[in-house]
Amino acid sequence: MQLATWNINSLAVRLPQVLDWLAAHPVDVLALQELKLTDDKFPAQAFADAGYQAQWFGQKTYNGVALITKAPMTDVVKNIPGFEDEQSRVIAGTVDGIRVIGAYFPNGQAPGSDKFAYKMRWLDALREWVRAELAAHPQLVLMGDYNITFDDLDVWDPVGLRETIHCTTEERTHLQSLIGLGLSDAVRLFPQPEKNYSWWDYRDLAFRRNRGLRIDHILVSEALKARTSACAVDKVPRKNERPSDHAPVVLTLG
DNA sequence: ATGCCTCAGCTCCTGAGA
Repeated sequence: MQLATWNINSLAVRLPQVLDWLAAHPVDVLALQELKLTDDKFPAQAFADAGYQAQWFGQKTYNGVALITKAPMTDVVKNIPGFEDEQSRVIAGTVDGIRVIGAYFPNGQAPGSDKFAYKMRWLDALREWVRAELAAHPQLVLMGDYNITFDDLDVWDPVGLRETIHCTTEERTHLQSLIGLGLSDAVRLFPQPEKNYSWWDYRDLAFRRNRGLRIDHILVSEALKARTSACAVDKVPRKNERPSDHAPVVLTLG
């Protein structure tokens, strides 16, 4: 069984690439972020034709998340229960006995900004909800665009980007508090290439120079960790003609 | 560099992303 996450930066633009990628990598679950479309524009039929079911939570222009699955999903939840939010950032469902949470974490723009404060509030709410979800569902995966690096290994220029957005101590403390719930960073369970990133700026030939960040993560519960056999970034789609700025991350079980 | 790309939209510029 395989699960993956991918920020596709507009599903309207990237749908052909997503379908191509699914054809080449028929994962059981694909979490998408940054759909950038309203619910009525979601291409459910295109996924159905490819043999996939979907649950989605869209929004005009910004954000928007979906879970694309081979098997049916139950107990679908959109956004963090009890956390008032205008933005569509979370979708969860149970599939093949696994509680899957797909999330598009807030960017935060800059430390000290209103958007950074929102990111911190959102992270607080997410942590408390995931704590409860873990208690109810031992087999759990939390995957998506976290917009946070774990440490300098996730940053192409750790000195130049010290304490900038995605790299601040405050954000990393929140990320570690998710780890503290009993989750593991699946990528780090296995040997990886040097400078292993999941996002590269569109500007300055950043991908060709491998000037990137690892901000897309798959966190697995203890029970799921025991079943995990591989986890890696797939950089190939970033080489497409009109790529997303993010690459997919793929988790393999069994 | 308040820059550089890319995307959406009350579209020929702006806001946002990261």
